[in-house]
Amino acid sequence: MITLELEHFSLAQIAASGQCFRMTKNEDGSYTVIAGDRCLRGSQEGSLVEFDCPSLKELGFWVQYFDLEEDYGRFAAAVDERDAYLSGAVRLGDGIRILRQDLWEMTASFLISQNNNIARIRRCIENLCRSCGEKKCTKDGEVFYAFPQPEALAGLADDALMDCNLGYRSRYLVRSAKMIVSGEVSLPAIRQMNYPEAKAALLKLYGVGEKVADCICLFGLHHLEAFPVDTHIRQVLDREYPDGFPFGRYEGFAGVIQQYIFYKELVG
DNA sequence: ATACAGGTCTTAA
DNA sequence: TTAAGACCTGTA
Repeated sequence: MITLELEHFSLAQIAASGQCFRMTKNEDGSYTVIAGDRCLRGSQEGSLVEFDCPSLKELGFWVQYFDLEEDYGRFAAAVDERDAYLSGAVRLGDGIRILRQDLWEMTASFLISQNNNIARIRRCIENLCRSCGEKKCTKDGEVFYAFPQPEALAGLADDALMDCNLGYRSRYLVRSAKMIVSGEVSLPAIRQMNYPEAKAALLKLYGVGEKVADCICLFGLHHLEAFPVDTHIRQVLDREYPDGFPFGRYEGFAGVIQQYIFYKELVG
């Protein structure tokens, strides 16, 4: 067990912010997060955060995962005080972070997310992991399922994942997995690209459009300038910023601002 | 019953 | 290049 004192960090807000679909609240108020083939339990009282972490090396992974080296105060401080809507959003979601999640996991997860609601997205992903992921065990003996690698999906029939209730997204996921395994779309290469290059490369995947590509860039590649526009964000832009959103003011980290807005629309 | 979820693809003008 | 329609599923 390791205790850290952290500013601008909230497990509850991160869990509710809709970027990580495998983070759940436990009955005792703690949170369990599964990333790739790792599982962590964490709890929080104010700024004191406890991670149930077996080793320093393991802690290192979660430090980068939660982006703890970054000062999110600088993002909040950049917000225009006269912008009442955004100021409110930042106050409300002060503990949000852009997690550094796995590129393939984000690709698959946001393929599933399209035209879908968050509760069902979670179930779909859990079904997928149970069906195709490796069965794992924490040191405490808790069973969980790792996120399946693309190789585990590439050989399936287009409609095989309808059993996981993915619906028509089944073929998006299977075909994209094939393209990745074959090297037609190279994830290692995409990791080396800048934002516009990476987005263009991701758009070649079947089922990946503008919005999903931006989510993958933001959450799977940590390109903070990516600004995914979904139905909620679209409504906010039309309602609160009829004369245009001040992207120039938030150049380089508009995606962080997007998360504050998304969170406000979700919980507020 | 109908609309809506962190949209994208296909097809037709 | 843009615009309608179709699309799995579950909840309100």
